[in-house]
Amino acid sequence: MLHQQVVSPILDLPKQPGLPMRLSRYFLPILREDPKEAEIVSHRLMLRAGMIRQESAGIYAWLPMGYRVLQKINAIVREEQNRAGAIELLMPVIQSADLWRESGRYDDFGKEMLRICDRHDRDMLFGPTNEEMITEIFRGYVRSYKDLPLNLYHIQWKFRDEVRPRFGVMRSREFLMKDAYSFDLDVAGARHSYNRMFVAYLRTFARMGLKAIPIRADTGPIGGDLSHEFIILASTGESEVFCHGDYLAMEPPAADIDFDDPAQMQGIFDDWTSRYAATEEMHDKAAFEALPDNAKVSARGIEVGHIFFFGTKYSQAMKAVVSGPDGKDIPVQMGSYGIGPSRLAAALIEANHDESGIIWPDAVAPFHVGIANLKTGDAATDAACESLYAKLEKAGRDVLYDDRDERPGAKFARMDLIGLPWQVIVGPKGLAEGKVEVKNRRSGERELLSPDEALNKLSGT
RNA sequence: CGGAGUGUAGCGCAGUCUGGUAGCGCACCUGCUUCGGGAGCAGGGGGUCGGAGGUUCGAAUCCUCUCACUCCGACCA
Repeated sequence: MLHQQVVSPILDLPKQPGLPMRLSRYFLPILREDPKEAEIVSHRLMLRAGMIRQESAGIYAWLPMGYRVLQKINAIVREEQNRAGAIELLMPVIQSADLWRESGRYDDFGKEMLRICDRHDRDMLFGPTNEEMITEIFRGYVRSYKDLPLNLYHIQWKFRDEVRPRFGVMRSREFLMKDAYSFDLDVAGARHSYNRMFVAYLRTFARMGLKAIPIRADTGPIGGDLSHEFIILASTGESEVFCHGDYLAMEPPAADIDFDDPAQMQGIFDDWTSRYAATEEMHDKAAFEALPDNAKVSARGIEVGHIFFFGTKYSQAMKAVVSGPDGKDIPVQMGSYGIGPSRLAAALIEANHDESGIIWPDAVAPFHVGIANLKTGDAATDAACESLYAKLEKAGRDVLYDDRDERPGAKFARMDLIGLPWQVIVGPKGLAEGKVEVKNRRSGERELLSPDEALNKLSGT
């Protein structure tokens, strides 16, 4: 029996040694017809491509294909958080009501908070966010200004009892969130922490192939003074966005920037916030109209990240203080920074699809390459596929091998639907001439190459 | 939370008005023929019709209650 390593979305996706990912032995329950309840394209495609299954209103199981995407997203989020100096931990899903009474949010949150009672009649809740808990952890250990700055994050399931969940995992009740929390001695330090996360977010979304536009936002129930939403443009987005066209051409900050350099971070922040960008609620028609005509972009957008600086809102209420250089207690300056990986999975599809299905950007694709064996059982095609599979895996590519005994048409349609970036089509006709066909899912371009050439092209150098 | 709907096989649906013992397409299983863009023929398996009560000789169908889900609006990572 093959023991697959159990991996939670909170952990890295390790390279799993084991049997090849043969479709005949995999679990990829695709749907041929559109499920009637799915209104938007990402929801439809996630159901059809066997990524998710609805278990209750706004609650989904992540099937293997969807789970892989989620893990790829998490890996990028995690890398960029770490790069920016944030430190990963893991807080529980279930929280005590007392913690929320301290901050005063137990009542504020209202019906959106799922409340439960344990056997001892203690009030508990399913965490919608973790400001209270992280503040409680912080104050339990940190006493001195010398231990600042500090930025802690986790990737954990959250629950918000939405009045009307919809659009699949785009607006679900249970959702995965990366939430980071920064602690600083003073406002200037906190501002730097905010900028670091701002820059990390620019890089995170860019790495997934998304154009994310930072938009100054309302602070809402989290509270505070400064806040930005990161919105990606997609025709099926929920909200209307107005912005300067420059944003579509801007390059994300490079990997080798110095996150510890306040001036550099502030410079990037200034650059990315100097142009007009607003959602419907904050839209300033006059300012937008003043832009040159060719710079006016109005489009639909999906919020995939939201960052807040809220000062001492929680540290004061919950007495998270450190001793300053003068020995006096100072409430710490805090910020929080959220990204929704589960929503991102859907947003990525909204931004990357066509009539045939999903078109995964390489960085988040569940598999990089799909090998379609057009004639299983034929010694030559079987051998060519096995060989390609082994070599691509060795080259570090994630490969899905379609070894099912089906007609070519069905295989093509399924490959297009699940949207792997590259398809290698191996059939007797091509092999007779020593060729396989390499197809790029996005461009539709096909090339006849020898297996070695195909291997070279797809090895990712 | 207001409004509108829908629950019949894994998925998509018909049957409900007008009660008579459940059907179609896809999927699945078997066989043969096929095989480079979702094959054809033949055969086969699978449903206590969301649940509970009631009316009736008889209920998927009529009545009452209930549960779940979806859509539109207000609200939101």
